[in-house]
Amino acid sequence: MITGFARPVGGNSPPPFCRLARLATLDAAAEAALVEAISRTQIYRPRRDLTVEGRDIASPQLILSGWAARVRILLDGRRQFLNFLLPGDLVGLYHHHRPLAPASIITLTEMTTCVPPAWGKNASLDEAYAVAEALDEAFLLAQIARLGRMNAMERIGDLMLELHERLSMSELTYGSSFDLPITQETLADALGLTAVHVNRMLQAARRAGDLLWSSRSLTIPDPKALARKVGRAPIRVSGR
Amino acid sequence: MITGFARPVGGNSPPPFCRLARLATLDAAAEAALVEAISRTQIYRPRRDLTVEGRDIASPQLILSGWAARVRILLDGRRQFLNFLLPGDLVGLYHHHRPLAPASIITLTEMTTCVPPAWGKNASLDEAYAVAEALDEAFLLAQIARLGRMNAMERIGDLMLELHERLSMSELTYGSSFDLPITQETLADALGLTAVHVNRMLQAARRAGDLLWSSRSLTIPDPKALARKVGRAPIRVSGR
DNA sequence: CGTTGGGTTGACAATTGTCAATGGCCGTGG
DNA sequence: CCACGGCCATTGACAATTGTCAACCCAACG
Repeated sequence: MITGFARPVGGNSPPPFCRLARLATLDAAAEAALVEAISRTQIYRPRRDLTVEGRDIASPQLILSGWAARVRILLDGRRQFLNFLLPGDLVGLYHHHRPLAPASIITLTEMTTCVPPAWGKNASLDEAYAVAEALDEAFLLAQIARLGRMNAMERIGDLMLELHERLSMSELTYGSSFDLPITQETLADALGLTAVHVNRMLQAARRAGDLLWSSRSLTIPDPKALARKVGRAPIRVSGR
Repeated sequence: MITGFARPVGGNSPPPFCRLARLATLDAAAEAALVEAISRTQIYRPRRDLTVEGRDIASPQLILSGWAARVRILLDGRRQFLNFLLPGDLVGLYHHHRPLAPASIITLTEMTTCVPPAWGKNASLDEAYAVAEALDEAFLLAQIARLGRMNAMERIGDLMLELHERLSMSELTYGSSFDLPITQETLADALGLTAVHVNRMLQAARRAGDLLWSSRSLTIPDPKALARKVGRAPIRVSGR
C-alpha cells in the first residue's frame, strides 16, 4: 500500500500510482506489479530526446515525475508540440509489432520514468492502460479543436484548464494552482502561436483575472468561470 | 478471395479488405471472418450522426464505402472536423469497458459500414487493428501539426497528399487523382479556416498548378513536388 | 421557373506574426 | 565580489495572414 503523497518532482512512486488507480480499479496483483516496476527508475535531464520520430520504440515508459512533450519539427524549423506528457502518463504503448515512434519526445524538465508492467498480464492493469489510451486520444482531439477553432486567449485558457484537470488526477495540484515548469516559448509551440503573442495574451489574462502565472506557479482564480468563458466541458472517456 | 475492385461508392467489399490486408498479413481465418462481416452491411444517408459525443459506443464499425468525419462543435457553433473517416477505416474500437464517444461522427456522403470481426479472436486481424489504430493516431498528430504550424496553402496541400495516401491504401485512387466528395466549407472546417479563404487558396493552388479540383475529382499534378513544397514526409507506423 | 446550396468576388477589419531592442535574473568564471 | 553571457520576459512599430460581411452567379432540382 502506498501512502503519503510526495511533492511534485521529488517523489518516485505516488503520482503514476494514484492516476492509474483512478482510471480503473486495480487489484492486489496489479498494485504489486506497479510498485515493483516503479522501483526501477530511469532519469533524464531536461531537453533530452526520449524518442526520435520514425525510430523503433524500445519499450513503453511510465512517467514518474517531470514533464515532456511530443513534438513535430517541420523542415524549415517550425516546431509544434503535439501534447504534453505529465507524471502518470504512459508513452510508447502500442499493440502491434515493431512500432515506430510517430513523433519525437523531448523532456522539458528533469524526468524520471520506469518500464510499466507488460500489457496482457493483469486484467485490471490492462483496463487502466486502455482507459489511459482513450484519454490520450481525447486530449489529442481537444488539441485539434483548440488549434483549429479557438483564438489565442481561448487556447491558453483551455489548455490551462486541461493541465489542471490532468494534474489533479495525479494529486499534483494545490487547489486551483499547479506547478507549470515551462517557458512562454514552449507554451507558444504547444498552442500554435508565437512567444510574443503568448506573452501579450498572458498579460491580458492576468489583467482580466483569469490566470496568474509567476515563478513557475500557475493559478486559475475561478476555474468554473474560465471554463464557461472558453466554452470547455470536462473530458470523459468511460461510462464507469 | 476477393477480386475486381469496384468504383468508390458502389462496392460493398473491396476497399476495407485490401486496406486491412495491407496493414498486416491476414491468414485464411481472418479473411473468412472479414468476408462474413462484410456481408452484413448498414447504410447511412449523408449528414447523419453515426455517433454523438459523450454517448456510449454501441459497437465498432468498419467503413465499407463513403466518407464521414469526426467533429467537435464549440458552444457558439464553431465547428472543427477532427479527422476524415474513409473506406477501410475502423471507428469506435476501444479496449476498455463502456467506452464513451470522444467526438461526434457525421457522414459526409452516403455511407455503408459493417461490424468488424471482434477483437481478440484472430491474431493476424488483431495485428491489423493495432496497426490501424497506430495509423489513426499518426494522422491525428499530423492534423495537429497542420493546424498549429502551417499556413492555409500548406494545410490544403498537406491534407490532399494525406488523403491521396490514405485512399491509395484502399485502391481508391486513379493515378494522382481521387474522388473528393466534400464541399469547400467542409474542407474549411477540417483545416481550421473559413470557406472564403479556402476558396481563394484553392484558386491560387490551381493557378500554381499544385491542385486541380473540379466536379468532385481532385488531381495532384505532381505529388512529389507538392510534398516537397509543403514539407511533407509519408507516414509510417510499423517497422515491417 | 423559383429555390437552394455551393462557389466566387470585393472591401474592409481583426488577429496574429515579425523584427528589433531592452531589461531582469542567475549562474559562471575571473 | 564583480563582470559577463545567456535565457527569458517584455515592449513597440509595423506587416502579413486570415476572417467578416455582403453581394452575386450558377447549376441542380423539384
